[in-house]
Order: sequence, then C-alpha cells, then structure tokens
Amino acid sequence: MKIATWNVNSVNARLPNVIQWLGQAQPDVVVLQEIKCQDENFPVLDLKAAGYESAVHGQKSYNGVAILSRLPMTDIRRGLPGDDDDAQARWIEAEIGGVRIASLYLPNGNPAPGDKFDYKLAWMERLIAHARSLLTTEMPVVLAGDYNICPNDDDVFDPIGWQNDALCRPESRARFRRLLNLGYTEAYRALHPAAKKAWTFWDYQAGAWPRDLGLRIDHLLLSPEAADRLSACRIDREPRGQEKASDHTPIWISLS
DNA sequence: ATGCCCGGAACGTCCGGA
Repeated sequence: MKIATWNVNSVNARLPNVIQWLGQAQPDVVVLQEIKCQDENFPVLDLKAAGYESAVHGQKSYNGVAILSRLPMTDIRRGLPGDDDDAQARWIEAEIGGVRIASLYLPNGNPAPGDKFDYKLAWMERLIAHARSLLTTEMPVVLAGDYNICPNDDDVFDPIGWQNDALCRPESRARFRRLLNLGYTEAYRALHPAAKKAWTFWDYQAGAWPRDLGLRIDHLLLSPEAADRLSACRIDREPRGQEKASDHTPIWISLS
C-alpha cells in the first residue's frame, strides 16, 4: 500500500500537476492539504476519472484537507476532536484497506509569540490527545500531512536564522516529540536517519528552489502496527520543479 | 532577510503562507 502526502496550495490551481503525478506515481492513497476550496468546488469528477475517490473537508479560501483513494473509504471523520468552536478545516481521517489514515494541516503559528502561535500549540495538544486515542484501536494508523514543524536542526536550511520561527521553536518541537513518545514512528527518519537536505518545502521567494534552501515539514507518523509494515519512504522532488508548482512536494511510504 | 512569490477573493490591494 503506497500512501502519499502533498500540500498542493490550492487543489484547483494544481489540478493538472496532481493528475499527472497520480498517473506517474500510482499511489493507492494521497492525503492533500491546503486545498483552498469548499467541498462543492473540489474536483471530484476529474479525480474519479483518474481513478480516485475523494473525501473532502473544505473551507473557503484557506486551509482545507482531503483524502484521495483507489480503495474504498469507510468511517470518514472530519475535524480534529477537542474544540467544537474551531472552524478551521485542518483534519480528515478515514479507514482504508484496514488502515486508519489521516490528512492533517497543522497551523503555521507565526508570528511567535502571539495568538497564532498559541493556536498552533493548542491544536498540537488536541492532536496528541487524539493520536493517543487512535492507538487504542489496535489498527494500523498513519497520520500524514503538513506538520509545519522542522523536527530537528537538520530539517531546516538555516537552523540559526530560523530558531525563533514557529516551525522550529522548542515549544513546537517538544510537542512533536511527545507524539513520537506516544509510540509513533516518523517514517522518513526511521529509514533515512542521516539524510541531509531532505526538504519537502521550498519557499516561492528568494530563489529558494533553485538554491535548494528548504525545510522538511511534511511527515508521516506511523503507529507500531503500521511501522512494522514500513518498507520504503521517499520524497519525490520532481513536482516542485514543474511549471505552476506547489511550494511543497509529495512524500510517500510503502506498507507491506 | 521577509521587501522578492503565489493563490484566493475581488477588481484594489490585502491576507495568509513558512
């Protein structure tokens, strides 16, 4: 089972890139972030023609997450539990082929400190609580998406310059480590512990892509039952170099 | 380094992104 995550920075602006990549990479499941559209504007029919069913949790203009799957999806749940007043569409999960798979878009949190950083940290507390509860199902769990966290200094092109950014601050990293301490495995580092410049994001500005100044912020976290089946994890840089690219590129795992 | 870019909403520019 091949599972990918990709922050597409508007699914409608990115549709040709997404369709092409699906045909080339042949993932079974892709979780998307920043679809930037309401449910009724999600390109369900184009993706169905490409072989994928869609589960969507959209929002006007900002945020929005979705799951694309070649296999049937059941028990679809929208919204991260823990705050009924949270209107931001950043979480959707479904059961697919015996695996519970989530698409998450963790808040950016800048500027820090501030209200947005407080929201990020509070969202992470809810994520930790929900991730803990999912472990009790004894089903393989894959929590995939844009975490907006560089877990360590190797995951940012300029760790000193970014040390006070919400993506790198110790409060953000500490909560990410708490997720791992629950028993989750971060797939890329598990298989590539010493890899450098394994970026998944390059800013549109300042020539970040041609200069290879990036961040590693898109992650797949695996419960023990899923981690036991992890056989590959790769970052596919090719889509970032295309015309009209997203600022993120896909990262995928294979489960045996 | 956040001025540079990009998408959405909207139609002039601002917000959000990371």
